[in-house]
Amino acid sequence: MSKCEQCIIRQFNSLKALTKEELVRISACKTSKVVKKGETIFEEGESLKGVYCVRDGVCKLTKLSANGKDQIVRLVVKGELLGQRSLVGSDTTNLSAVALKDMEICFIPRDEIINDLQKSRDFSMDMLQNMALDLRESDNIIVDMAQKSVKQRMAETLLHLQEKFGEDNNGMLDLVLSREDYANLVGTATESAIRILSEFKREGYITTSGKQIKINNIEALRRVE
Amino acid sequence: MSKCEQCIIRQFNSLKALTKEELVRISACKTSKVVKKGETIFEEGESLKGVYCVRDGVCKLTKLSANGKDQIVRLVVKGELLGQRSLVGSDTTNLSAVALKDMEICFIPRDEIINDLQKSRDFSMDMLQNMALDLRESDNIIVDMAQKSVKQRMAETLLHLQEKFGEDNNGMLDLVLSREDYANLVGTATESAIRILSEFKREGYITTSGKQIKINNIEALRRVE
DNA sequence: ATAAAAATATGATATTTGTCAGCTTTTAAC
DNA sequence: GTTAAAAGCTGACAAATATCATATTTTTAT
Repeated sequence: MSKCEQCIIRQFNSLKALTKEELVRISACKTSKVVKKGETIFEEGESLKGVYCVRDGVCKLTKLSANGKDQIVRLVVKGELLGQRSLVGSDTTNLSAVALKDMEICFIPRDEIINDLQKSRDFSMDMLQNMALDLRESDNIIVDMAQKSVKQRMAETLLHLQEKFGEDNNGMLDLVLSREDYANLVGTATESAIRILSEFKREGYITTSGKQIKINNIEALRRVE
Repeated sequence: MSKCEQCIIRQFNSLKALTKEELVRISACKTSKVVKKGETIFEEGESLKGVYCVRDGVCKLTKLSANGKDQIVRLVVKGELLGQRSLVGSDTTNLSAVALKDMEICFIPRDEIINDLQKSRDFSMDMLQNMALDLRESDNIIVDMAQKSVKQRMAETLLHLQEKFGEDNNGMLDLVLSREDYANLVGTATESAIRILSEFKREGYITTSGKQIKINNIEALRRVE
């Protein structure tokens, strides 16, 4: 099993703030796991016993709403920590995590890392900064959800994904989502999501090939109202 | 000017984690201010130079959306800290703060408290916990905005305000908001907010007297779809 | 006290979005 | 490769919500 203190991934999250000694100790108690696309990492209501470090892949954090639809609240990508809040409070998690690509994740038990959080100033400051950013991001999403049209949200979602995941060799968005996932990200009915993507296609803003999407006209998407 | 170390308000926020010595020092550099209802404390895009401790009153945190409407993202009440994130990052604030009642607030300069944040484990842990709770709350709001009807959101808003602010002697909700503020909380047009409140009134769920609202039927509001 | 301004209220209508039904394409299983 | 299941797509319609117009009430300024 690979060693945390040699793992390059930690540079991308709060674990970078830990010393070599702390990492060695964590490395000894962590467990690695492969999660296949579509598999669930944890479920809303579970009490998390630690935090995951995402070595590879992407997952969605979703919450089931009263009408039976999942809303995707955030995407967690390679390099990021998953379930950070379990280190802070003792509440059960309010979100489910489901892999969108095959993933490789390391699980660090709460008990092993909680002391580092409390003792390492750098570590806790970094977590604080991440949470502040997440919070800012969430505020923005709330405003968008409340004030923008579904079409606008879809356009922004595409641009956002393009920025976060980039393109593959063929210029396709380097994250493949089902239409249902798009709907759950945007907060609309699946049919509406499909309709809007079809419209963007008709207008030439995007091209699709199966589930894959290529963005052709960023400016036009930015102008969508 | 009153002294932080004797101020009962600090019990309600992260400042409770500071020692008497730290509080004495902060007390020496803080400034108190009275803010009248409707006045702005800070504006979206400003760079905050510190954090406010709310001694009395309530304010709304809003963000202007592209269509020119303000969305209310959160309410900050007596006892809470305002602008916490300014302590963490160096970004400008993404929200505006406007008083909903006359307020009494204390301003603590960033430079004076930032060391405490980095040195006091209890203080930073408490901030971390608060942010984690805010984040959970924000996630819930995102889901509600995306998946629930305007009527449902209005019903929940009323229940939420009732819980957070309670009632006055006459059983009226102890926070007076304009119809526009209700609309901006719920994320809808002012006319729609008014219409729905009228409907709730017609159904007997609430009674109104000018801007004041009294909740008569909690169960019915919970059942709204 | 009065006039002007702002907030509240409501109807009519347009627009957006959701729902349901049915059809086609893609994917997965055997 | 064939078949069943799932996902994608589209049209028709219904429901929710926004917008515009206008009336009424309340608040504010003088």
